[in-house]
Amino acid sequence: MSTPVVDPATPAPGRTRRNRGSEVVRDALIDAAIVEFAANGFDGASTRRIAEAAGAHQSQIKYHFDTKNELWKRCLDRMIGELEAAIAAATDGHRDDPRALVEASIRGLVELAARRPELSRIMMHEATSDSERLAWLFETHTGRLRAPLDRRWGRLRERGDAAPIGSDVLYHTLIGAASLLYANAPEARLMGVDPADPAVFERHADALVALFLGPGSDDR
Amino acid sequence: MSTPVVDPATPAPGRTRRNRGSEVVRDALIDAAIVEFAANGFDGASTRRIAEAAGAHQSQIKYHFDTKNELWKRCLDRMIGELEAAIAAATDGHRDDPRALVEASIRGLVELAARRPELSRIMMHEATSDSERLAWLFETHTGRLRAPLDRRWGRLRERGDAAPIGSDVLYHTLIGAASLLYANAPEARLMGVDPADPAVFERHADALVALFLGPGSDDR
DNA sequence: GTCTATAATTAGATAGAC
DNA sequence: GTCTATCTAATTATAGAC
Repeated sequence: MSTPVVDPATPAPGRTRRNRGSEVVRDALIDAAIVEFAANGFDGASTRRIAEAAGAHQSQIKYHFDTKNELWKRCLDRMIGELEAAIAAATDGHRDDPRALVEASIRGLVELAARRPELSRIMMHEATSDSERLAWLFETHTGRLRAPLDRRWGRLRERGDAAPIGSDVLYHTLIGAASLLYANAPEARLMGVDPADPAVFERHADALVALFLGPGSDDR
Repeated sequence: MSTPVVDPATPAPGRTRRNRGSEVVRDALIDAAIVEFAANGFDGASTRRIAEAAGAHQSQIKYHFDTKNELWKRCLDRMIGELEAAIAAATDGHRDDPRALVEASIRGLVELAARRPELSRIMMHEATSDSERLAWLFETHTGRLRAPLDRRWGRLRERGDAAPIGSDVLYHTLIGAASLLYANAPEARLMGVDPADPAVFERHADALVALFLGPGSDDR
């Protein structure tokens, strides 16, 4: 065997960290960026702080994502994936019952809003003004996400089994009612409510189901 | 009379604008700042752009408000005043009927959210992370605003005349359902909904009243 | 793949002429 | 009260050593 010229496990002189592998660094940068973008918005976010929180150097963002914009997109890809997984998990096994399907979708939505408040925060930051990022978000993710909710809600209203809300305003009314409590958790805490408390989450989810779907068939 | 040394109506050489008076400049700066803060958040907002939009110079912000922070506070003072006026106008004459009072409050809230989407946008920007500005907002305005809604909602629930929502989560659930459509109007437009359409506003307000208060006594 | 050094912008704040 | 010019600090992006 030839003598290894470089041992990748040994930091070179002047280096403080050894290589961690591309996937690990990418993941750490996305994790840190999600928190930073959610707290400060796209403009307020600093790539230096993101890199620092991820234990990396600012220049590594250029290497792994090219620009701040692309890093932001990868953050959204990950979180939207989590949202779709949460809804899919909640609706699993309810394919035949439209009301149960919508109820499960609502509970999945609230569950993710509580677990990943960063998604709502970033969406609220971005959707307040027209931008290239908002257009990308709609074309890549939000447009697609809205469709199944629309269909299910339409079927439910035909049966007279849903609140009198047109499906055009349903999206923002439901998302707003479901996610503002968690997106604005720092404000809620000032008001004496702890959105991280599981009991608060339970009562909130129950309230939303009652609000949008009325008392369940079981209770009638 | 002595000869006037300076004629204030004549721009000095090299000046492009004459004096407009303190109040006019302050108002113009606040108007421009509200739009800029709402679109870009506090950090993303540029005092240079604000001044330019107001037809003033960046340095005049220092003169009239001292800092960017103080300018931001004056923006919120103005908008919260508008919100209180809208609710007061809507609830006027309903002091004796608790249900009508809450219904009017909801309609006043939606009316201002539609007319002044900047308020919701700025609140959503700020309430996503702890900051000195959020603390100021709570101490100066939002804490005070929440109290009467809490009281009225409690009375209504005792009578069994309201949706099953605890008053702790009511605030964010109602505000979210009422304002996200307007705060995120650019996104709604991409989805084919125009929140500026009066018909949309009417149906949305009716839906919220039905959602939170159930069918009115008239309809029973 | 990692890191240092730095270029190019832009920000808010400020001093002082008028 | 207005405006120009400038200061200091922070930003993203980039070039090149290792």
